[in-house]
Amino acid sequence: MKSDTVYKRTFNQMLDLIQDHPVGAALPSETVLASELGASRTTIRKVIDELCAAGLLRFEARRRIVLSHDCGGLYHPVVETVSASDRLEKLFMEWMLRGDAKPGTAINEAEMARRFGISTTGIREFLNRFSRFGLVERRPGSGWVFKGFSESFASELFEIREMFELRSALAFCRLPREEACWKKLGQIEQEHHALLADIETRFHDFSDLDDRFHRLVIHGAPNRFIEDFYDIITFVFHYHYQWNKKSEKQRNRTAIVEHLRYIEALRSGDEATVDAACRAHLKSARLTLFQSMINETAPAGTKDNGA
Amino acid sequence: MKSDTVYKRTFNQMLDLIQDHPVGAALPSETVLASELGASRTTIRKVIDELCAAGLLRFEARRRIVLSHDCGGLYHPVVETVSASDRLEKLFMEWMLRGDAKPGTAINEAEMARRFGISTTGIREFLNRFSRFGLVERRPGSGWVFKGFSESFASELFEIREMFELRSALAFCRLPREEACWKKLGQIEQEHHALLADIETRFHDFSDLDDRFHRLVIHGAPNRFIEDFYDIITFVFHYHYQWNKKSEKQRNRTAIVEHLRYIEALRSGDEATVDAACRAHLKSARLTLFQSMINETAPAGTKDNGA
DNA sequence: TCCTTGTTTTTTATGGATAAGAGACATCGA
DNA sequence: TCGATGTCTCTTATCCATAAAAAACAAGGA
Repeated sequence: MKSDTVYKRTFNQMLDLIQDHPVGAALPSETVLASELGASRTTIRKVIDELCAAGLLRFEARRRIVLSHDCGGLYHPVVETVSASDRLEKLFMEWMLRGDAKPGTAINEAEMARRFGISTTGIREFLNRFSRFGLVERRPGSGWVFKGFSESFASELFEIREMFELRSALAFCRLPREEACWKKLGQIEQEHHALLADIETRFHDFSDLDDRFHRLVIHGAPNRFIEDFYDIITFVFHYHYQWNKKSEKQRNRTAIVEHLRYIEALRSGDEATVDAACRAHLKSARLTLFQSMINETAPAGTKDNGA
Repeated sequence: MKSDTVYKRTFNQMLDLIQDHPVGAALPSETVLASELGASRTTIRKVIDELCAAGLLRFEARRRIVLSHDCGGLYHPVVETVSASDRLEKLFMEWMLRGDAKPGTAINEAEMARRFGISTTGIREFLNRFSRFGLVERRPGSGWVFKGFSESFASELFEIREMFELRSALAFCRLPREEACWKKLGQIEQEHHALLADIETRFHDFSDLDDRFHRLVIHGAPNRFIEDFYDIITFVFHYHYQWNKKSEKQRNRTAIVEHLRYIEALRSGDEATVDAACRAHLKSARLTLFQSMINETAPAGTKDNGA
């Protein structure tokens, strides 16, 4: 049976929304709510019904009037708002990054299902989707092998990343200046300046900006395989640095500065400059990643020597 | 319920095997049979039981004696020997390459399940696995978009292929001559010569050789992402040229000659030569593919102009 | 004539069931 | 002792069921 995580998440969001409105005010129409909260009208209506029953809203003359802000214990626990597959992803990465699994370990679906408390169907789907990240591999015959978040993984990842990014950066700087992406680049550059000025408090915002910057560069000369590959990068960085917060602020500050040089290089239109700035940034990103792997996450056995 | 395709396939293979043995001779042990036919002993035993019941074999004193070659109508139909997922893959590719689906079409799981007569779970698994080929894409929200085997697909594919192969070829020619791969290269070279000599009759054997050659080159400096990507190439070529047999012999002959030059270049160790030979081969492969796309498969509407 | 809301239909997420197939263990004859 | 066969257990492929969500449709009021 499908779980009702969407409902619960939407319910919580709606509680937030109610508190943003003064008592007596009206909430937007169902359609608007649906698109704002990212759910279907069906779900929105269910939530509204529930909230009316709880006495927080009143439905009158096509308007949903806020009756009270008293949402004390109404919030649904956050765990219940994430879908089974997202939960599994998180559990799995946690398990992996904590180093519970040595590279080379065979895992089978049935066992995983037991370990993570998720149906085998769910496990199987997850492994299938996940295998593109190169961290697990289906073994001919049966079962899966766990490849580990190892140094060889990271270095193979970076080798590709460098090829792709260099290619994209050069292609980008050759684009005619009228192209929309130059304008977007300007905006992103502004965001970098803004973030840098405020780095002390807002350094967490960097990873999103980083992602948008690199994706913009890459998208200048679109290639679905390159863009798909960037999903892997995003994913890996997301989890790795979630487990590994050491010197995050400093790390991000450095990266911002490198990005700004990189952007400047792109503007210059000079390919040698672009090449140099891009390489410099990637080299430093790689180094940072490796250092954080060696110092923190990887207990003995998590490092391998390539295959 | 799991289908018994393994059993049926094994049964058919065993019939072949029986006919290879004179009446009165004994088949190998269960263990040996299992490993030779690529199935588990469980399956082998089931097949043997069945064949004994059919009077083709007799089990006496630990030996399986062939009693007769009379396997007339015993073969299971070939369709019943392929697993649901393989069947789906084939159906889907057929549907796609025949041009029944215009690029950009949204497909949903339920509809596909109906169209192909396979459970939605099966469809979903297929789409998940298949999405890495870049021909379908999960749409945020729900459903899938069919991207089409278009020119832009092929050209994006080749762009990556060229990057990867060039990198691998250069890495390969730098490998010390003692490495095992040089020996393997020699063997593969021989196979090329042999095939070329016999091209009139054996030209179908090229695609397998082609695959092994490129994978050998690539594997010289292993990178899981590159090797994974080569799966896509293999897959695409496999299906495309299955639908498109035009001038296959000529095409393969040309490729063999190019490979031989490429191999020679690798041996020379001179990077410029390698670079040139590799590029030449890829350029010609690309051209061939494009021509065959334009001339045969793609009806109007199958070509797009990139996204 | 549109936006809103009420209602119905379709699709998707997720767990469960089950026979097929794989693998592990036990036994036995040379 | 060791490979072969017999037996038992566990895993996987595959379909089905069902509630949740999404989408499509219908009707009503400014």
